[in-house]
Amino acid sequence: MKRVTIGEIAERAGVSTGAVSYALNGRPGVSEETRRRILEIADRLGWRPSLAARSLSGSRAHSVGLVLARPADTLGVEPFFMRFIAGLERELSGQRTGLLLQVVEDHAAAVEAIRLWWAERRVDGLVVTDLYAQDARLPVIAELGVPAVLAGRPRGDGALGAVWADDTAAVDSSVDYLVALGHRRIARVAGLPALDHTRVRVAAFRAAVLRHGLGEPRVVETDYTAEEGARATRALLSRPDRPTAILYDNDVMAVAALNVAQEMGIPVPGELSVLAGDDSQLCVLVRPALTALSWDIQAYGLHTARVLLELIDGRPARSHQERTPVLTVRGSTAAAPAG
Amino acid sequence: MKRVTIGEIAERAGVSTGAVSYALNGRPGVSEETRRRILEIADRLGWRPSLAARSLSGSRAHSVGLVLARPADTLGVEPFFMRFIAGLERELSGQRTGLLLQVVEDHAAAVEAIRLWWAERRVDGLVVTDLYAQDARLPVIAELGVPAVLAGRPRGDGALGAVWADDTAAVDSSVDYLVALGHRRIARVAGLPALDHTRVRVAAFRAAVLRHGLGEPRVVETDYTAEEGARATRALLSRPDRPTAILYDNDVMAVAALNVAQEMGIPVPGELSVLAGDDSQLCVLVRPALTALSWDIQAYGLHTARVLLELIDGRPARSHQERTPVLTVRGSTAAAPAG
DNA sequence: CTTCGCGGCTTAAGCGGTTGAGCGCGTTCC
DNA sequence: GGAACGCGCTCAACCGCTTAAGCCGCGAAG
Repeated sequence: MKRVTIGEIAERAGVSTGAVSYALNGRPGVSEETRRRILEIADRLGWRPSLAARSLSGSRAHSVGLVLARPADTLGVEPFFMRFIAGLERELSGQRTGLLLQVVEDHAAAVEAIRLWWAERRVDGLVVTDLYAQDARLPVIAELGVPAVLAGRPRGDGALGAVWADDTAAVDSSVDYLVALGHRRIARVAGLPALDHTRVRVAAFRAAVLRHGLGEPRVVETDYTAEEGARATRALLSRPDRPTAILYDNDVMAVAALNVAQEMGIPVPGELSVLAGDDSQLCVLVRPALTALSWDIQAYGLHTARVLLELIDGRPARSHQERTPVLTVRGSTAAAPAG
Repeated sequence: MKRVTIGEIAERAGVSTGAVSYALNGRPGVSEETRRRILEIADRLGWRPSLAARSLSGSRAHSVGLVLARPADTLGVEPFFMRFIAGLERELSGQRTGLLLQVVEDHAAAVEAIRLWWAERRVDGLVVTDLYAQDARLPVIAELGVPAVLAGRPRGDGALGAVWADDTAAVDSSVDYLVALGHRRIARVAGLPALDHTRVRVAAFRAAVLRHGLGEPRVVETDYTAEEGARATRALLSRPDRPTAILYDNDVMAVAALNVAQEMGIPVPGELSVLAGDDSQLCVLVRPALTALSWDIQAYGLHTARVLLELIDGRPARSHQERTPVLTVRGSTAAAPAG
């Protein structure tokens, strides 16, 4: 219950608290012999610096914040975040930095949380995910001067770090693959149109379709939920010139699509190839297993944390590119049906 | 960039910082008129208390910790945690309390994290999930005297809070339902045997099976992964007197079971009824949709946070029971096959 | 008319660290 | 031999807030 303070260490070592502080922080000002003695005592007593005291004088909170702005229901299904967080953690805990989490419904609440955290000096920096094309959080972050790293494409004046994957190349490779399989009518079921990466992927898809001369690109926008994924799929498959392949922006919608195809009597992959945009265990749990774009989300989190810590440390904002997601082919894609 | 401190407020209000402190904290010691004036100034200046300073004198960190001790891979699939966290958050943010998250691989690392957090005074209390029958964290929590609440059945000397659901009743109702459908050979694919709630559910299952006179209860233990779920299912279905109904401890394994049944040519629910132990969106994403035990996980999180905050506040440790999970019947269960 | 009590405020000591200034002492340099 | 220097340490201020103790003036009680 009683805390060990540097005062106690100082007493036992027969020096002042200042000396102890220098010794424990590896700064010059004490002899090697004294330092060793102090470290030994600190270790024996199990001393740990009081975060509050350290923050108060050092003005560092030793925590970073992650605000997840999504309806709780959609968060649950996405296996993405847990892996991402695990990755963040991996880097942060090594640097003795805590991760403060906030789950809110929308960006207005996120902005509130950011302001509060920063005002209270609860965090030293932020991880920003689910970037919108018009994002209410960015002006606030700029205004406050909070170190932040975007889990997404670089943005703004370079004050923020960024870690992202090349979605364009990933979409390209998907379309190329489907075209090689003989598909000519390829559609895309996209996620939230407000999201930055949705736009990038849609643009990439359009460009790829046009490049292959497949006519007017067909894209349906959704909110990422299974319901909308099913609705979009139903709409696409009800047309006389229905697509023979559909790309989905996440795996939940791709799974929903499997059910719609079944309900409409359209065999997968015989008459319809389904391609999921995220690869999670969900993809291998369903039948047919889903071909998906897969990448290392934990590494994504780890690198994000690393860039943020550097930024907090005063080093320049880096922009790190992850390895491009690669297509993991499973049972949901096949050659286009003849005719 | 420059912080507003109570010193500044005091200056403008023409009083001492002490008076400001009393006023802002709603404590007696200042006149109503002065209080109003101070509050007005604080508001105008956008003052927020420095967490560090407050923690240092008040010795409260205004955060609680959640250590998730699971391999990152299994965390991702479980939609449970995100909803649970969202529930925690709902209560915590109202009380201006932060949630510190740590994702570690095992209990040894969890114990380390707990010790560190407590030593640094980073948290005021802990939420403990995934309780083991023999849990290495509990002695440490007791030793340190950390306020903590168990997301699980009450344990120990009553110093800890607990929030749990009546798993026994839930398992009972599942078995009763299957028996009513005419099933006589019912098996259970359980989760990690080390987990407390696994034991409770297995015990409940055994008792229910014996109560109905269904012979020796058949239980297979797993680690909750899809792979082991599939393996267990395969083993059960390969026996000459294979079960006509299987209860799974989570939904991931139940989904895996669906695939195994398909691969073995056993129709679900025609010859095999499948019942999932957790209800998440996964259950409605697959075909047939899974009958599952469902309950309000967000409420679970919310109540857990509430009990913890009370405990931190010095009020007695409460033990709160959630509503018993109820069976949501979908397409994976049906009357037992004739003969 | 003194004494007491009390509301309303100030003072100052902490909380547990960090950090610049200062000080005594042995070396080195001219 | 005295000045200059650097090492190893102490001192004390400070970070922003809380809070026990004290003080002052005023009305009520004795």
